[in-house]
Parts: sequence; structure tokens; C-alpha cells
Amino acid sequence: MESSDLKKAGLKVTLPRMKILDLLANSPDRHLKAEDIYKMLLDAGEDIALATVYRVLTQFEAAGLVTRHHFDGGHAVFELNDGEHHDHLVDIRSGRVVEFYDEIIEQRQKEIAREHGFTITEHTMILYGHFDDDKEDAGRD
Amino acid sequence: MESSDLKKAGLKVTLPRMKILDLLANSPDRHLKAEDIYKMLLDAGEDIALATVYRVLTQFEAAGLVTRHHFDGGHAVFELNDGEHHDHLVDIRSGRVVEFYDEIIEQRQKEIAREHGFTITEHTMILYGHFDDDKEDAGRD
DNA sequence: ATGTATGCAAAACATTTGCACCTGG
DNA sequence: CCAGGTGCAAATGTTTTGCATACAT
Repeated sequence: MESSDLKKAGLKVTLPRMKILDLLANSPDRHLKAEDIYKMLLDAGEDIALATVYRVLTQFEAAGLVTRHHFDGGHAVFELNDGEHHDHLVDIRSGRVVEFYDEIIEQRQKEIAREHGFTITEHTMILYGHFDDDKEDAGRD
Repeated sequence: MESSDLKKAGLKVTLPRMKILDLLANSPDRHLKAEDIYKMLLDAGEDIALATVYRVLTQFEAAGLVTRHHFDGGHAVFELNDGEHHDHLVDIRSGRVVEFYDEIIEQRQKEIAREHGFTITEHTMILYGHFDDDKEDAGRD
């Protein structure tokens, strides 16, 4: 039912768009950079251009289907937007990303914004580090 | 006393390094991108190369003198490291940046990391939005 | 058909690197 | 003097854009 999401976003249902949406929805790694997606599609035998991947991701972001993050590393990563905000733990050794949500932090953010007369439109919080035991949290991400 | 900071970091005290450190310490905007610094130095009549600015900033970062942030926008911004961690409010209309620190959030971050068996080496939290009244908070940043 | 999307190649940026020359200690 | 630093130009990596062709509706 990805195609309905595309239509809802006012985007024509094309092969590249469906393939990219499918990858974002079904890849074991929810956080992908443009080139990852490009290579995965090439490997899957698709005839796609990297420029198209960037164009589609940018359109998806504008349509709210996808969120663009700027983790360290000089490139953006894209993640399917499931409608629920969350923040990230990023393992700088393995690159593994785990999502989390904390109500207390969200509340404090709002409070801090209010104290500063600031209206938040979005926010990111990234904890960089490493998992002490990389076997435990495995189910997450 | 910037030169002592340089020596302490094991870096020769050279003109470009002192000029850049000086800019970072005295610019009204604490958060500068490499090209900002480069242009400011050119305007000040310095004969410096953009490559040098990048090299120096990278060395400063390695030495802990400076922190590199990846706000939205496809470029890094650098900030003098005053030793105290803080997070950022970024006005997406004016580009104005205000720093803040919240003990409750810091505590929750540690707790969340612990719950995930994760060791934090660093973290960033950025609230994007806009100041409701841009006259009020002016003293900050 | 017809406006939009795509592929390809080139361009635009941000950042890094090789190398000959210069400079600080 | 001499290791390390700098300027310049070229290289790299990421993302964007122009344009002719191909495709969805």
C-alpha cells in the first residue's frame, strides 16, 4: 500500500519511487544514505540513477514521508517517517542506530523553548557512543 | 592567552592559527562555518587559504579547542570549546543560535544510555524553530 | 497527449590532499 | 637548520541541475 502513500502525497506512482519506498520500509537498517539506496537498487537489478534517488528522497521529505538526518559523517541519512517522533543512539564503531523516545526529555524541551520565547518546529537529539555489549539490544533499531 | 592554548595542544603558534582562534573567541557569532572564517580573514586583509582554515579547524577539533556541529544546511559549523557542554536552539529564519544547558535532560540521557547498555561519548541536541519575539532573548548566544 | 519523471552528464558545493615553498622554535 | 605549516591547485565526496527522452494518467 505504498502506492497510496505516494498518491496521497501528490506524487505520481512510478517505479523508482515505489522501489525506494519499499527499500526504506523493508530494509533491516532503517537509516540509509542516498548511495546505500542507489547501490541496493543496482544490486537488485534496477536501472536507476543516483540523481533520481536524491530527487525522490527530497520529494519524500517534502511530502513528510521521510525524515532526513545529519549524523556525523558528511552525508545525510534518510528514514521512513512513521509519524512518531524519536531520537537516536548512534554507535560510532558499528554505525548501528537505535531509536528511542523519552517523554521527560520532550517535556523539558518544550519548557526550555518556552523559557526562551522559542517555538520549536522540529528537533534532533543524537547520542554518540557505543553499545557496551553489542549482543544485547540487537532487536531494536 | 590563546597562544598558550595552542602550545598546550602541541601546535606551533602560527599566524593563521592565532587569527582563527581569535576570530572564534571574539566574533559576535560563536558558531561559524569554515567559509565564514575564511572570508572574515580575507576581509581583515589576511592572506590565508581556505584549505588552511579547514586544516586548522580540524586540528583544533582534535585538540579539543573547538567543537564541530552539523546543523541543517550541508555544512559544518565550529564553535570554541569553553569546556562546558551545552545544546542549541537554532532559529531557522534568522540563523540565530542560542545555547542552553539542562540538567534534567542530561540526567535522562545518561539514564537512557544505561537502559540500552550504551556508553555516550558525546551528544548533540538541536531544537529548530524560531524566536517568537526576536527582541527578547537578544543578549544570549 | 501532455505534464511529469527519469537517466545521463555536467555543475555546484563542501572538504581533503599532494606538493613545493615558507616559517617558527 | 628542519620539522612542521601554509598556499595553491587539483582531487574527492556529496548533492543538485540542465536537458533530451521516457512514462503515468
